[in-house]
Amino acid sequence: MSNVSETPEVRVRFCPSPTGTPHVGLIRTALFNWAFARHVGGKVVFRVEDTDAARDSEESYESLLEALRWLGLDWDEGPEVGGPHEPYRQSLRRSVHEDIAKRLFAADELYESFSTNDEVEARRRAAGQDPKLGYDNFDRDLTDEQKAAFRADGREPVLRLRMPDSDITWTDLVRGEITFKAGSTPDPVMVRANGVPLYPFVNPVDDALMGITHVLRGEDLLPSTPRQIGLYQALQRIGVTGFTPEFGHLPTVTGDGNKKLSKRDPQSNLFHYRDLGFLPEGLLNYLALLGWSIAEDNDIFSVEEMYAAFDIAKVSSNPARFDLKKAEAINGTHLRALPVEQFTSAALPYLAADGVLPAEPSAEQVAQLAAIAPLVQERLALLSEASDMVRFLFAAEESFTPEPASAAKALGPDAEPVLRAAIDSLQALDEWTTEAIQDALKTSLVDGLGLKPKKAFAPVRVAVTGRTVSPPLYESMELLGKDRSIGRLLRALGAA
RNA sequence: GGCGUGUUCGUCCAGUGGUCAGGACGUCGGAUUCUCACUCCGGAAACACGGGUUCGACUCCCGUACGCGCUGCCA
Repeated sequence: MSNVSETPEVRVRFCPSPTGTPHVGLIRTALFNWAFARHVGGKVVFRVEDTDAARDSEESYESLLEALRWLGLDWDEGPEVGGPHEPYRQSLRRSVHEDIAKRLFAADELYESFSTNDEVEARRRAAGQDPKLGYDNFDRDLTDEQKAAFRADGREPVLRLRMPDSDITWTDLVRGEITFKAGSTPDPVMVRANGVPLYPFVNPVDDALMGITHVLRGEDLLPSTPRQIGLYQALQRIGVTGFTPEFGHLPTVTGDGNKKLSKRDPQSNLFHYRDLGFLPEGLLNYLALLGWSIAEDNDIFSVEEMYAAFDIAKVSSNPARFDLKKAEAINGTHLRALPVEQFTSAALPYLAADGVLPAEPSAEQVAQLAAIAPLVQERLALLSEASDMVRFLFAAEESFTPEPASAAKALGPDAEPVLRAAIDSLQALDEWTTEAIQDALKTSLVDGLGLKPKKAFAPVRVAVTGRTVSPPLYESMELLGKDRSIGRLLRALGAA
């Protein structure tokens, strides 16, 4: 304990492998790592574990970067920003790994193992044991003669880690003390016979080399921690690192069942939520709630507030189910809290994607959008819902048709006198304002025809906006303009 | 099978020996209202089970049940 005075800076890492699209569980892990580091002013290392040639892809790598950028989760070292431990793409670190493996082998921390799976299984059975117990450490003390005999047979050895013969215990940052009994983890393969180092080797080695102090990862990795610690101890003995990091195992994010949200499940795709119209801050807020809470009586917070308050020790150890409804509600409150200009520009790409507006709207369209934005902002939970709300405003008159379901509800034969009266009173207006429209409609329909407001306005609403659900009617009509509004009423009348 | 881990309203999170067990989403009812939404008010809704320890357990211990994860020369 001579070095106690030096308090190493906190360094966490986010080390996904680029297979498929970014998973919300993965992002939750990234978020917690990020918040943990930011809370204490530590560093975030982003390392890409692209050593599975069969499954990794460049597109997937790009989408990982895109996902983190979209969410605003930044990193201090890694792709595109560099850092003192380059390279940060694991596939480029092969020679480093081979060198460490060589040193570990020279120190007898790694040993040559020739056993085939069949042989291991046969020995387990012969001993009356369950073959599922795995490797039996048979090759630990092979003599040179035995090894030579295997080689003479044409067999090439894998390299296995000599696991410690003692219990392995650590204090998990989220779960407390965890112990695995000595002998419960068979000596794991670290390097293939063909010389390719494997994930269980390369991941801890890179963590050690990069000075990672805290490993926060999914609960599914918990059973692999003993071999990780075993490797770390060996690495310390040969002087590659001076310490073993702290571990914290985050609860699983589950889907509708209580099983881990599958990579295949569309619900697990981060971009699915962006497409639905989640705001980065809304999604992040919800993700933060999966295993953590900022306070007993508050669920709504910004990323800044999150990392300011984040405490890994307060993370729950229960699996958390992804609840879309709650996520939407959280997003809705972030959406409503946005300054209207920001809401408008956030909604624009969705409107363009739905063909409601061109990608480059005209000045007039921009003005119209700005005018209606405050009316729709408070009735959305997701940006993708904006299209149906405002489509009527931007639709060309020739192509405008009320939605069939809404028309069936409100534009039946009963609607005829209502529409007629509405048209008459509106045509008489010389001033086209919300107030004037409201007065005209109220006097002609409610007072004049003696209808209940609900009955009176439904046909007008559907005729003008095309839907039974719309932004406020009078304001909508004012924005639409007198000619277009009355034109739509006339056409509805013709169809009624 | 073995090892590990988990178990508070339908869901997520609080609660760390004495609370009418709290909040949020959802749900139900109501108010407001031109629809929807927002907002507001109110209701229903949980400590897996069994033993201990204790004057007293949701809280501590043990066991059972059930869930989940891992058990690869994938990552």
